[in-house]
Amino acid sequence: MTLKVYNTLTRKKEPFHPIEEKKVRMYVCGPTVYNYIHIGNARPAVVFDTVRRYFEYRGYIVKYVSNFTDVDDRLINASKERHISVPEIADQFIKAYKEDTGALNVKTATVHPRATETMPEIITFISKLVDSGYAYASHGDVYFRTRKFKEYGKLSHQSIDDLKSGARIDIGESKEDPLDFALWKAAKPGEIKWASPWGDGRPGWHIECSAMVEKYLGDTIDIHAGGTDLTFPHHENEIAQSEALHHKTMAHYWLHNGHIQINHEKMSKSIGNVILVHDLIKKFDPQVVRFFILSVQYRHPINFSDALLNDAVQAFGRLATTHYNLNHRLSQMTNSAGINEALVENYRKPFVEAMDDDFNTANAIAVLFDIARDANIALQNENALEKDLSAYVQALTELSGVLGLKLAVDTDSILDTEVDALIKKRETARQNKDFAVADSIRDELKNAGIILEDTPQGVRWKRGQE
RNA sequence: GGCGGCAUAGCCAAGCGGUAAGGCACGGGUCUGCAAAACCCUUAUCCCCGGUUCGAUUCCGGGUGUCGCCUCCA
Repeated sequence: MTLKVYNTLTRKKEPFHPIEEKKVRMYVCGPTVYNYIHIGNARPAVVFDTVRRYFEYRGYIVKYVSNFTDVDDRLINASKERHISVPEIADQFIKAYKEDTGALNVKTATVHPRATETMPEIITFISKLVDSGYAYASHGDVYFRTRKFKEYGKLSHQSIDDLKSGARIDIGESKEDPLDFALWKAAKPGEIKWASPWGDGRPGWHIECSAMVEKYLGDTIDIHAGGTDLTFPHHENEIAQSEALHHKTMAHYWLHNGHIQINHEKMSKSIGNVILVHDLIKKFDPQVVRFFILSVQYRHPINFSDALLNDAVQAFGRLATTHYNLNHRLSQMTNSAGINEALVENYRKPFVEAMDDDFNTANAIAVLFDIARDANIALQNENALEKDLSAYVQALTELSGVLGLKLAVDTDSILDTEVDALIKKRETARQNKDFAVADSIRDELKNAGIILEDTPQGVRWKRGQE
């Protein structure tokens, strides 16, 4: 079986061939850290984390680099408004980013470079472009000579002349051509700045990624990824910079995730419908948020709403419940029967097939539900074999783990002994057919957020609403 | 204007040449002291019109609708 990935460069699904056998070098454009991340930032984080986990599951060693843009106009503006320094703001939101993505079970990148920590490489990169004639200094700024890069537009599939109409020159800029873009920006009075051959200033947006890719992953990498909006101009410009300098392909595969929409329209600050992960995970289990994001193929748009999330709560809960119920049953067994490996393999196969098809997580999740259904059928059988039940647990845990989903039912409680005592009391009442007492105990626990379920194998309990 | 995505049951969403996965919700049933959990059953002329084909949701052409990129917005 071969893994196929959709490549924006060719607009086709292509078999994945790594540069080095069983190794993947990937770069994912990270956030500008001037605020808490929104769910639009969370999607690429979750999606490409899943891509990474899948590669690892398939035996690849993945070097995963994702940057923090920690200096730009928005950070500078935030700095002015809040009267604290740019680095302080960046530190605050990098910390928040790690907390939020951590909650979503996103693994830490192999390297998480910051633009401001890559300054020497950025300046060297620009210098070389200037030396080779691909860039020029102008009044303290440095611009890339876009028309000199003949393949410009190959990623976004636009001819350079079509792009020209959309290009513009801001006040104060002095470009040779409207299509040229900034590599270095001269500092305005009072702004954060770094010394350079062209005067004090800071890097343009695109150059940091080119410099970081080169520094941490090399001239040519396997996968470069980000949100679909980054295709143009960001990634187009990265290609221009890097390939003009190295005369080598920057990345073999370009992956772009679709956007998140609110009520079928773009999420944006101006519309005022931005949802921060920081807030969302107060209302919904982060695992459910991750599950919801992965329930749709990553290139398609996802519409977000509380109603949709609530459906996901139910769906994900089904998986978690099955997992829990399996473990409840197994806890009463010998723990020595081994695992029915053939049964696990029955689910691994379709799962891998789904993921091999451009990371079709929707189909992969369908496999999880197949496991749940089969496991639940098995659980109804009082003579179910332990090795089969163990296989269901294994399949569920292993495959949901590849998607970065933790199936857990909340049973943590300091009230364990108290709950136990009440459950025992209720069991006695039930044996005596004193159902009024039994039901009142059940109601009492329910009001305390503990749900009791009677099964042939004894009482199960979990935390939850109603 | 240039480039692109999407249009599948009440809702979400796969499939991409051989008469429609999965989930949520609804209804009916089974199990249960009653519940819960679970299982079973039920629910789709695949936006429209042409074309190619023995056969199209799936390919091609044309519509319509919708979302997006072309503004440092993931």
